[in-house]
Formats: sequence, C-alpha cells, structure tokens
Amino acid sequence: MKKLSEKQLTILSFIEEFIDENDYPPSIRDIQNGCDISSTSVVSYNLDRLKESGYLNRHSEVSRGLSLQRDSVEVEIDTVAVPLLGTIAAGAPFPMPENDTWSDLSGSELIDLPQAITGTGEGVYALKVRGESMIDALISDGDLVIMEQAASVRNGQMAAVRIKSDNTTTLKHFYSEGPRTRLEPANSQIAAMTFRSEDIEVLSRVVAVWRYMG
Amino acid sequence: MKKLSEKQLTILSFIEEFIDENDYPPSIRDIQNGCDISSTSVVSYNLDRLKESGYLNRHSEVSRGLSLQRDSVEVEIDTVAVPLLGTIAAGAPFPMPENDTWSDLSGSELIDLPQAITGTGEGVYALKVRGESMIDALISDGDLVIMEQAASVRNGQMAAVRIKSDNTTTLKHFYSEGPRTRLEPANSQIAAMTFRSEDIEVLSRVVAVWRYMG
DNA sequence: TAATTTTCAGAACATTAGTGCGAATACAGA
DNA sequence: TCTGTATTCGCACTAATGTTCTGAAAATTA
Repeated sequence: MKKLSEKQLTILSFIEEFIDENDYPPSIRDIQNGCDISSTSVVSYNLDRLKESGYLNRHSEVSRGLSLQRDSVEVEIDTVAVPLLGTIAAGAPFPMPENDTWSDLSGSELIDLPQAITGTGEGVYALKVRGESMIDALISDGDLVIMEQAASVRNGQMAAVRIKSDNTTTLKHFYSEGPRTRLEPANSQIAAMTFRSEDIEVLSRVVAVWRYMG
Repeated sequence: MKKLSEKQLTILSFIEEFIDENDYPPSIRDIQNGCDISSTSVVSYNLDRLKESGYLNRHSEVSRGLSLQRDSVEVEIDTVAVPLLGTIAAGAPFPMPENDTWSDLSGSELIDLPQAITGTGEGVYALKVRGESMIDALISDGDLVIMEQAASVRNGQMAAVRIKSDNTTTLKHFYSEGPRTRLEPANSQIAAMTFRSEDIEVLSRVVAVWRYMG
C-alpha cells in the first residue's frame, strides 16, 4: 500500500477513535474539526486518497458513509457463545437441547469459545460435570464438556451414549462394529466394553473438554 | 425491558443487518424503505420508543446517529493469545519461557483463550502433552495444558513441580505442609505422595486443561 | 529554475437526512 | 359508546452533510 501523509494518518486514526467512541462514523465536518483542518474539501480530498490507498471505504452521497477497511493483519478471533445447559452426573437424566428450547436460551449462561471449535455454534452446547463418575473418560468434577448434537458419530470419536438396558449415560469413545458397538474409555488402562448395537443410543458428540482450576 | 411491537422488532433487526452490511448506520429514510414504512415520522417515532426501551442509542441532529445498545446477553469476550511453547512428556525436560524468550515469540504458535482465564496473558503459556504419563492427573496425550509462571502456588492448586531427587517433572495438586510437601493426583483414586519440601521445585501453576477432539 | 503534480482554501451549492406538527387512525379501558 | 392514549400519515421545514469549483500554495520532479 502507498505510504500516507501525516495528515492522512491523523484522519485515519481520528476516524478509528470516533467510531470506537460513537459507534457511527464521523461526518466530513467532524473530521475537519477533530483534526484541525481548514476546509471540508481538504478532508474530502484526503478521504479519496485514503480510499485509493485501500485504507478506507467511502460511499459517496451518503452522510457518514465511511468505514475502515478491515486490516487483514489484525486478526479478529471470532468467538461463538454456546449455552451451558446444565450439569451431567452419573446416572442422572442427560440434559439435551430440545427444538423449542433453542429459541429460548435467555436463561442459560453462555460460554464463549473460539469459532474454530464450535463452527457456527449450531447445536453446540456445554454441560458441567458433577461428580467423579466419568473419571475413566479422564473427566472429573467441575469439568466443562462441550458437546455437539450429532446425527452420526464416526468411529473413534467420543460421544455421549445411552446404554438402554442399563438406562445409564456415559462418555466413551465410540466404535461401531456392525451388530456390535464397542465403547472404550479414554483411559486406555481400562478395558473396553462391547454391546449390542441396538442397545446403544448416541446422544451427542463430545467436541472438547475444558478444565479450569483458577 | 418493555416488549416491542412487531414494527419495532423489524426496525431493530433491519438496523442490525444494515450496519452489518455497510459498517455505518442507516438513515431514517433507509429504514423507511427497508421496512416498508409509510412515513419518516413513523420511523422517528419508533426509534424514540426503541431508545426509551433501551435497545438503541440515538443522537439527535446527527444523521445516521444510531447505534445498537450492546445487548448484555451478547457478551463480547476478549481473547488473549498465549504462546504454545512446546510439548511436555514424561521425564523430558520441562519447557519454560525464559525472559529473553518472551520478547521473541514470533515463531511459536498462538492460542486464543478467553481473558477471564488468562488475565492479561502475562506469563501464561501453553504446552501440548505427549504420551500418557500424566494419566493420573486426568491428562492424556494431545491435551493442551495452560500454565502460568507462578511465584507461588497455593495449597490445592495444580502445579508443574520438579522432584529434584528423581529429576522428574509432573503435574500434581500441591500441598505445602511445612517441612514436607504432599503431591496429590487429580484422580483421587490414586494415593498421594509426600516429599521433603527441599526436594520439590514449583515450576508453574496449571490454570486449565483443554482437550479437543475435533 | 521551470514545469508538473499534489495538496490546500474558501465558499457556494446540492442532497441527504432529521424534525415538527396538525390531522387521521387504531386501540384499550371505563 | 365514549374517551384518552398510542401510533400513523403526509408534508413542509430546517439542519446536517457531501460535492464542486476556482485559484493558489506547497511539494516534487526534471
């Protein structure tokens, strides 16, 4: 990009500050006053230069029609808020977002996660673990489990599965082997268990585990 | 907050979209056209209502002087990037940031974490765990351990400690008991061990553990 | 230094855009 | 139905704001 004059730098940073402060862009005369410039035409002139240089978007005939060109260097990390829907404990019924629940999450606490993890955040939610019942999945009391509602889970992924015959829910690595389904704890020192596939219901896929010990 | 009329909701979401699209707020007439409203005064009227209800900031006599009231639900989380300094494996020497290393982190990968966890991010770094040597701390291969250089560690907190006599490094809950120091695994099913305090060197405090299973 | 380009001044001008106001409706409660 | 309040309608008005133009000063370049 072309190098900018002193004045153009002043203008640019003024615009930035102004937007930061007011949430709407400055008018040409705002800039004129803010940067001690003698004439509106000078401002207009320099705005054109800034636009040419690619630092600024300008929409003509629109008052305050300015916006800063997002600098590609300044990485903006998007975070997506996912709802903390409740707790998960041994044996207890497993909280799941229902269709009608999604629309009203106002009550639940929100947790921000990097977008790289959540994707769009659709169908992603968090549960707080209570108790040590999932110790064999290397998950302990207080941990936050990030889950994604999953239609399907690939082999080897960790999922929340319900074992129908026991009516229990656990987090295990999931391996479908035709008529049988193998559930493997994360702790490889503990043996896997195998079930009839009809006996297993996959509820959600585990995306991540977050343990905070402030 | 007061409940909004159909029209007010339409206006509000139009403003949101407009700003999202253009990076500057709409004029009253933009809203009028965008929402199929018959008169500018109707728009103005409803903008006043929206302002009263707290959904909107409005600056009179300023064209496009609108901004959405940051919805308190839509928390804007600041993230802080911390460097991933290396891997930690059983027995291997423990990577630690050195003073001169801090200034040159350009080479290392950065990880974004919510500010609530990292604070200013000063002295916070991440290590990737290799191997299952810390399974008794409920940490397994591939996990990311977030650490903070700590002058001191309070009892009960998890820390990276070096046992001098063994010259090994592990992550354990730390309990100082005068002349003796007790190290307790996160997995409470495993017994604690006690050492002479001089034999223990605290390297860093463990702030969090992040396990991602994309 | 002369020629050329860039930037600035100042003011008039043209649109864009916010405001005000009386009258017309819509709406909810007595 | 009456009545007061909330909302809508147009429209004219005024303020805010972008644009343009001429000439000159300043900076660059040859």
